[in-house]
Amino acid sequence: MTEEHTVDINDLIAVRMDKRRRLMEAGVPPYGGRFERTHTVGQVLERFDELEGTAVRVAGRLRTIRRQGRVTFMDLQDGGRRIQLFCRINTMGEEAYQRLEWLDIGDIVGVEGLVMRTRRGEESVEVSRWELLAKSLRPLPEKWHGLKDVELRYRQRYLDLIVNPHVRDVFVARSKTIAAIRRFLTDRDFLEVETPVLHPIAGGANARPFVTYHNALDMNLYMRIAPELYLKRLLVGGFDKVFELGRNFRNEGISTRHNPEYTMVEVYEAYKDARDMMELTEQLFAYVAEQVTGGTKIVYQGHEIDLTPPWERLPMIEAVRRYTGLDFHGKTPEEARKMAAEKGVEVPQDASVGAVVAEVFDELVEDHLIQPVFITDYPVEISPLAKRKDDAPHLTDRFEPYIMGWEMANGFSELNDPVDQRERFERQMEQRAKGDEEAHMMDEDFLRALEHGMPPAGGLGIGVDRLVMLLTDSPSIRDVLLFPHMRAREL
RNA sequence: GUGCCCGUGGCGCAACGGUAGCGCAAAGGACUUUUAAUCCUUAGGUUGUGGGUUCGAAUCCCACCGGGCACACCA
Repeated sequence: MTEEHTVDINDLIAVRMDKRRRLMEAGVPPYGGRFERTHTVGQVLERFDELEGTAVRVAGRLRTIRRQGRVTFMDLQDGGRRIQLFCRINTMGEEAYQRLEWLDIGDIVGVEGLVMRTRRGEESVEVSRWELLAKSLRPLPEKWHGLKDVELRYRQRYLDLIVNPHVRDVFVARSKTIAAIRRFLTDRDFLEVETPVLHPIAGGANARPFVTYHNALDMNLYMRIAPELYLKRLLVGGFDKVFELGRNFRNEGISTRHNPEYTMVEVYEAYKDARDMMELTEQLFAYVAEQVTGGTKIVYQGHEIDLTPPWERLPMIEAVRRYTGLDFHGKTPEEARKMAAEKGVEVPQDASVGAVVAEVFDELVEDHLIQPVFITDYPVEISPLAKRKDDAPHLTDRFEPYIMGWEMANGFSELNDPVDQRERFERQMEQRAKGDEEAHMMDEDFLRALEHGMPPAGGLGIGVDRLVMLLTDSPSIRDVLLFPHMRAREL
């Protein structure tokens, strides 16, 4: 910003600074302290009939001021609700009334007065006394059109929250979603645990990690890309039902569906398998949707989506056949690569059948999966932590539920054979050697844990942000993150 | 990272080659039941930054900064 640019806003601030000074001179502290409220604005509105005629003390931010000589109307906003303040000179006295002159839109005030209805029927508080709790020195965005500039909305989310009521609702829904997930799991006797966020080896997912450095230990640490390998160590340790709800960090591109840090819940249950986890998943989604939206049928961007269990189970190879007509059953890698090429899907020269199917699925099938469906039977090459299917060792007992074409979660029967796991890691290391920076790293410490014996278990990871997007009909992940990642910028 | 689009007073918008206008907010005034209050008056912008083309640039061109979307990347 140029200096000229700041002169104007400084003029507006100067006016308010002057009011602040005059308030102080008049003995009105511009930044009050404790204010004992009898009700929130929402409570007054909800219990208006019983409260009418009684005195209340409410507090909040002034959103509008309509001065009309010896009477002034203001709208007080608190908790997303608004009530009108009705100020009359002969109710509050000349001195207090005159001092209203120094109030501005945006100021936070506490008032005392009688609950009443104006002649036009507007629910109001007729103010007898008021105090200033915080003087606002900067102007609020426009009262009617709100704040539209997306960049400002993200960078100054507090303004967005003050002036755009729907935004507040989204974050309340987010909070309810997280609370519902936690309740669903703890009600089923899952133990909530916290595992390290700083990892010596970033494992549990295919992703590029953020690297940081520990001074005292003189070592690099990675921000976790998944808690998976630590949670499985807990299965070894005898915690049969655990979950962790928290942040993962991936050093990758940003999009409407990706933020560098995002919230995930991972769940593990011993002596279960992928089938059980699919049931748990659909039950959890239905429960959360019910808790947050009141039902299991929701509308996302004009699509009606029915989350009511059970959801269809569809092996990946069948999904590919259904949506592309390509049947990869019993094909050789050469044949498979040729089939993909004919559909315009590029695959590496040495791609296995499984890799080809996965690629075709990603390119041509995902977008069709609007209603909830579990895609199952993932190729072993792309599932290094999942158990093989007994009757088809090239496939794993893994699933991903798709909704709106997005991967909403990922789950599988956990691989608990340490010998097979070591071979899978070695395969991943080969991929790394070929330049795949997202391939898994060898984790000897994790293998040692497996060698002690991990009970068979089902595991599940859910992308919480995408779930919130779905439940709040938000088109971008930034709409459900209070402070989405932004490039640094000078004020 | 690539492509397309966007950046005008605090906020929401207009002007799209002729030298910047409106609404809200702000300041002064009138008004004791308004509610996008109303009415009168006033102030506020070298149009993201830096170059260029032109007699003349908010407008056209280039670069940079910031943002959005799509693609890529990515569970």
